[in-house]
Amino acid sequence: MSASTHLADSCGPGDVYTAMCPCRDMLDLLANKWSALAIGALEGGPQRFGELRRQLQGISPKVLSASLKRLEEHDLVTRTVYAEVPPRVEYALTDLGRSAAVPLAALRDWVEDNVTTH
Amino acid sequence: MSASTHLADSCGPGDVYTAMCPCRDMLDLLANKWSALAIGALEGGPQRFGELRRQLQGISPKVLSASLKRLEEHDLVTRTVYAEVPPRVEYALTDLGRSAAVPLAALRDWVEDNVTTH
DNA sequence: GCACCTGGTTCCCTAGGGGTACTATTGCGC
DNA sequence: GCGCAATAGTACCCCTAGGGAACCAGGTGC
Repeated sequence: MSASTHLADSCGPGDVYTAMCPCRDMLDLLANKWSALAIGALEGGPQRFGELRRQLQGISPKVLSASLKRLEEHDLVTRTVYAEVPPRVEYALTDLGRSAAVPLAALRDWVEDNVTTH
Repeated sequence: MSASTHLADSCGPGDVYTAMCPCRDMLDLLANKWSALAIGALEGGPQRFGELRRQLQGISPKVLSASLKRLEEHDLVTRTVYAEVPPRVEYALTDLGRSAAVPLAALRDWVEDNVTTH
């Protein structure tokens, strides 16, 4: 069924196992350490760049910037710049992002529950 | 594991947001395109190397081999070699792997549900 | 003038991803 | 006996993504 699928109309019902299905890109984006953590950090409300950087311990500003840019391009987060004196930029989840946050939270929870060394 | 046991104390009950928590490694492993697909492919039962390679469209043998090795090291899959004439190697989920497959399936399903509409 | 805050960007280096070609083994058709 | 096909990788290469440190703009308080 999948092998005979026409590729023109984006693999029909969406199949992450099909190489050129656009949902493969989305999986690649979400199935990523920093994306999963960033989206989780934004679940509690909008956050500034520096706040995210402190929360996502160990991330470098370059990688955080790139991750947020990619999330923004896929309409999972919004970026709002406030023209204030110390520059202020807030990142927030979109509706799509809030929806994606659910399975990602389940994944983070599973990890935390199954690695506790006690 | 034993060497990192004392680290668990520094992040208490397991916190993926803490950089040196061992669960960060597990998140890095699971929050990965190929891991998520491979574990999903194994949910239906043991699979041979070639079967996985065909299911995970677009993966190269090298990357599949490395991914499976990493999953095996983390006790998520087992690797069984049968001394047969055309070599046969079967990969299967462990109990831990089957447990991890649940949130990963939720993630894949979310992706397939939210990218179809174009 | 000077340090300081913020939200990045730039440079450099390395590790891993990714593709292709190649291997060992042995049964099978010829 | 000879070559070929099938399997499960590995060896070799390139190239990008990830990671660290330094740096920048530009306004503000001291």
